[in-house]
Amino acid sequence: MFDTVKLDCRLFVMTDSKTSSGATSPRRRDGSLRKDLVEAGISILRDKGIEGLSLRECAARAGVSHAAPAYHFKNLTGLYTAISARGFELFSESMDAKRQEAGQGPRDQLLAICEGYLDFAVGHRELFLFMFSGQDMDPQNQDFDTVSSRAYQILSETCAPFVEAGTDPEEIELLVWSLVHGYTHLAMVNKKRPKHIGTALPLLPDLLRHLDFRNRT
Amino acid sequence: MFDTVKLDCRLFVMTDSKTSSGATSPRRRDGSLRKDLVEAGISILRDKGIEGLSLRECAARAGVSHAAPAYHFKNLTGLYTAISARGFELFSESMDAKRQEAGQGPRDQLLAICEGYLDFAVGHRELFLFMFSGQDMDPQNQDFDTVSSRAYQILSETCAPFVEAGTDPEEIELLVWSLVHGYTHLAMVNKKRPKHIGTALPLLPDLLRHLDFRNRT
DNA sequence: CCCTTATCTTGACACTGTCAAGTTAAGGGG
DNA sequence: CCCCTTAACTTGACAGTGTCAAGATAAGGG
Repeated sequence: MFDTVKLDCRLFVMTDSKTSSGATSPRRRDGSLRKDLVEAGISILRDKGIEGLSLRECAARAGVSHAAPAYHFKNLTGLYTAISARGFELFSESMDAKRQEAGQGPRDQLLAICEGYLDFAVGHRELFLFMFSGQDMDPQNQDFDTVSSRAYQILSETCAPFVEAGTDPEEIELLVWSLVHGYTHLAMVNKKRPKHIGTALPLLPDLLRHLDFRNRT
Repeated sequence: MFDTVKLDCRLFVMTDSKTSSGATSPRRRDGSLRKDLVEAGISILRDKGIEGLSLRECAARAGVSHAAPAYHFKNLTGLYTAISARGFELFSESMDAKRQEAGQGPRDQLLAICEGYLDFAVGHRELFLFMFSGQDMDPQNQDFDTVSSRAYQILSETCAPFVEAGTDPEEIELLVWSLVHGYTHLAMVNKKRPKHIGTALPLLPDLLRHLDFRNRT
């Protein structure tokens, strides 16, 4: 019943839109609509999940016509890539924030980025699942490569102290990444098992304690 | 251009359908259409990915009218749940097969189910991603609970020898599951990095060697 | 022979992505 | 001042989608 009112949405957005520039109805020649559309997409993910995410719904929330997003993103894949890229920015920020709060010991730093990893997923469940859904991304979008590399760089830096000299750092990186990603992803997928999650993430540090970084052949 | 021929698909299916019962055009009173629709869905996942999976496409491949699937699955969630359930059957079979080929030592058995885990994902990439996409499943479908519990049971049995007496087995289970799931999922998501995959899965055993199952407080 | 019931089919509606064509306004050149 | 180009959209159309209501069709029982 509420859905039939959706078309009026555009009127509301003009007045209560989060963009501070007042009336956003005229055409903008900064790229601000693009950013608004991405932000709209992220809020749709939060509200209605991946199923509800569409070019037209983003357009409606941003207060523009249904085909406006296609101008900025070309097609659905373009929108997905932009949303994912924004997600990786927030993802890196979450890990960075935890890392800077933590102590300087390598173990503290490692635990910190893992907590940042999990925190981001808990705070943006649908976005996290979307980022790691295996969706095809727009290979043209270089921004996406930049921000996802940034996330990997944080992991790589933090793992470096645990890499024995002369060995491939990727093994330790993949070890840590697999463990924290698997734990986080399973927690996000299994909504039914919130036992481990929300209650101050009790098990993740316990799991990390089982990792032996030595290179025993 | 080929898409416009799609409607004729029904005629072909009647003759070359994989069901052995010859002409499948009359109504069936065994539940065989349901199974055919699930199988069609799995083949769609393989051919066109999650994007291409739809009730109507399943119907077309099974040679029935567009609304036939709704009778068996109620709605899209019902179809998704049935497909996922079938996926978990194949998943368990893959782990079981590897487990029985392997040696009887706990370490061999553990490595075997991990290989089965990865093998299934590699062989059914889109289905694997779909099963762990966090999609809402039909809570009415008890079959889904049964088959997904079976998969967890295999993991649990294989981890049991590594659980120290008096400790919660779930910690070891989650440790192993997180590592193998994270490794596998990341490999499936990052199509760009097939370096670790396809070439006889070199790194997974290496990662498992870094696990220390002792309960060191 | 008729009635019930399971198993679909047909038709409709609102929603979706995508494309083609039109519109609007800002900024530059004359 | 006018006009032209161009960026940033809007409008309209089409095929595909999920879902629902209503109809059809046969097997099996009475």
